[in-house]
Amino acid sequence: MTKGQDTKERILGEALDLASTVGIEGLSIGELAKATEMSKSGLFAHFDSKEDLQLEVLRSGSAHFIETVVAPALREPRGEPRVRALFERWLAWETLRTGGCPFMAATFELDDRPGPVRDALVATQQDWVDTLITAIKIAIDEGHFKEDLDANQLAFEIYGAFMAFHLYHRLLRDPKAHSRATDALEQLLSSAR
Amino acid sequence: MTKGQDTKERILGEALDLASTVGIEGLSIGELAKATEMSKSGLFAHFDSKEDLQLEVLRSGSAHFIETVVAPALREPRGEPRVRALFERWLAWETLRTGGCPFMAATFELDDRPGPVRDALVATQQDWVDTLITAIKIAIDEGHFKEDLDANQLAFEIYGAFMAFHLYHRLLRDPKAHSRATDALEQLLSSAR
DNA sequence: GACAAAAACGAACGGTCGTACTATATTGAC
DNA sequence: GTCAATATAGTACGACCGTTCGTTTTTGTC
Repeated sequence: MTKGQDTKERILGEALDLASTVGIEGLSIGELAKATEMSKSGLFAHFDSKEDLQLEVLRSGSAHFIETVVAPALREPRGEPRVRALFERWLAWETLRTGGCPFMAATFELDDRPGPVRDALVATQQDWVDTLITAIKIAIDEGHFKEDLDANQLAFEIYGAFMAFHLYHRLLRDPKAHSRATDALEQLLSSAR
Repeated sequence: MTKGQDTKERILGEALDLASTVGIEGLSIGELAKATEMSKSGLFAHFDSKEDLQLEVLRSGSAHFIETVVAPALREPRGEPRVRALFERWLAWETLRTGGCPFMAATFELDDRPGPVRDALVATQQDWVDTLITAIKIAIDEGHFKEDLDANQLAFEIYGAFMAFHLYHRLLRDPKAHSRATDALEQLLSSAR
């Protein structure tokens, strides 16, 4: 790990945190330079363009997500426990960063702005949905969920529970947000059985 | 209705549309002036500041929401039909504007930025949640939903279904988004009965 | 049609944006 | 310790930001 790679990673870490509050579009080179205590030009030398920076932020954020949410959950037993673990770690991930899940922020920023950054985000989100679907299908195979369950539909509903959690927690500052989210999951799981 | 009020309303209409794609923070006076084919200064004369503009956008958006979603649904019969109508019109509202529901975009932009604009948004969203809760409680009174139903929890889950719809529709461009959302609602309603 | 009020415009301000270029520090291999 | 490579800083650029101000056009009333 050279010095350059090291600072670049430090930059991306800070960028991810910043992007979680001001968004990936609102993220500016100047502000990021202040946050990392670097000169604007010194920081910019690590990237080809702002778009490149955004793509790298998504990439590194995605790697971090897999590391802290997906990988540990995949170590849980196959079936319902794993689905539950995915959801719980997802919620924890949400409260990890200053401004919540950076992908949520990016989703609503980029949904109507075509380009490579949006494409990268779509790929990331689709991967995550696929991860959920796979875990659900395994739970069906294991006999934890009923045979005729629509895995895609359940993934949709689980995603909904998470997003409602984001709204209640981040915007409305509802202290019951977390329990509402877990209750919602339990409800979904019990009708999946 | 004087000329000034008239153009101001035109501006706000255009602003709401623009904000639905670039966000309420990303909304710039210059771009809005281009969209309305006015001069920057001529347009700005209608507002005290950008923050004032943002507040007015929220206010006018909220009025429009009540007009096209809430009011017609309240004309539906009390109970489950009204809950259903609220959700359906909410979905329709989402697909009405170029960039989807402007409040969703604003929610994820402002959730971590304190200030009057955030406060106004919170009030709007809370009002809407309360509207949902009230409709659900009426459905309980009417005997459509079970006596011990947690109305707040159901509102949370309905909100989740809507937000997942936004994600699948706007970002993932999933053609099944709408049917998944209505399926999710049906599931929720049937376990509420 | 005159005239005051209201509305829209044009130009300019200080700042910040993303980006280019050149120069100075800092690093790591010999 | 030397020296090239790497990494950071400095400065400047045109563009756009939100905002101000003075001027011009349009409006409605008498």
